[in-house]
Amino acid sequence: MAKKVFLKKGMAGARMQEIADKSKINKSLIHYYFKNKQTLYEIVFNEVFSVIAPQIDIIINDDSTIEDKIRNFTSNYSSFRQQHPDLSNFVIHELNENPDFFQKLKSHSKFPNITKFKLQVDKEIHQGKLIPINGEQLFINIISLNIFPFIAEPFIRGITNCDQKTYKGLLKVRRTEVADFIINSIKHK
Amino acid sequence: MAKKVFLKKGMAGARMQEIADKSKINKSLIHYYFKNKQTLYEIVFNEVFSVIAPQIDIIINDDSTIEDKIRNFTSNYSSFRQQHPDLSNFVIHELNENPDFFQKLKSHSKFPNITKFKLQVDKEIHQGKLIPINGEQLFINIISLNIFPFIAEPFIRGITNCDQKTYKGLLKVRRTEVADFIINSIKHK
DNA sequence: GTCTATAGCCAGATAGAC
DNA sequence: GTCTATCTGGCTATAGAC
Repeated sequence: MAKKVFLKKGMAGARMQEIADKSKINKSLIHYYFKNKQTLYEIVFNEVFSVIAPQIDIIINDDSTIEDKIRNFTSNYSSFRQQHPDLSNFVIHELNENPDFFQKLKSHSKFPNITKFKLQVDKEIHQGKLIPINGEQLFINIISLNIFPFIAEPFIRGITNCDQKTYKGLLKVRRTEVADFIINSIKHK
Repeated sequence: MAKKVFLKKGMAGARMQEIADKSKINKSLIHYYFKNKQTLYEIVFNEVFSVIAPQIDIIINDDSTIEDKIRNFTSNYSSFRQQHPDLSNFVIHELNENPDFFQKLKSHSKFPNITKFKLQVDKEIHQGKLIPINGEQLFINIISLNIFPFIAEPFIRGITNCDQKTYKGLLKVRRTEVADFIINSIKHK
């Protein structure tokens, strides 16, 4: 249950007492098993990253076309998000607090690598399937359009003056429309 | 200087002592002037929001075409971001911690309202300038593509394996390319 | 291994002299 | 208004009995 607490509150906001309570064990036992809060936190972070990494990998390392990768990622991320609502917020926020943290993850077995994706983009441009676009930029566009509406939900809901239910409706529509939006932009006219 | 500290550390991480030191006044004087941390925080939050709001307003309430609004917002936000690097991260993160906070801001004089933007989108669709698209969705796309690459910089840099300098280069290119990307998607073929 | 009690620290807030 | 000193509470971490 440490995971649950860290996801919700982050490193700074998480309380060892709350982790103990939710886990129904004594607080000092956590220290007995994990030495200290930092160690426990890093274990949780790694575990969380192991769940995120394969999601990014979908867009990178299967054999489908770029167009299908975009459609798959858009719909997959949306379902993934329903099952793990706090996950991306946690990773993005904690990495901002601790930017060098990614160094420790580089050795992670499932660490995503976008080289293959970039090569495929170049290839499909050469084949005339796509208009010229930089692979990294396309990658950034894809994750921006998919992730931001979730991690900035209160912000966007405030500005668009949406109640929770209406916003859920908007997000549902995006499950297909975001992919269309991207593909529309990178296909030849 | 309270603003500086809150922007960098957030409500949870900010220390009254640090605010006092940076402001070169005694810690107890802060309490004398502002009663407590929460009050000071809310003042800062309002002030920060007053700086953000006009940025969003550009995209909504001037007389230019949708296409120009997209180009203006993309280049404006990028410059704005250079001057206030912590601002959006702060607002988005703090609103996530405290989602009902936006209620208090609704009465804010500069609170953005996207009604006019939506009407204009509908009008330009009717005039055949744009393909059919929902105004809210377009708005979400615009801010996602512009804001996310900044607030998730450590995350994206990790995955794309970019050093800081290379990433700055990618962001610079986006100053024009993001607008092209969006417009390309919503124009008739 | 599991618990209770508490050390030790740090932060926000206040009392009270000047 | 401005300061020093201190209270109060909350948190991580550990000592030590069982």
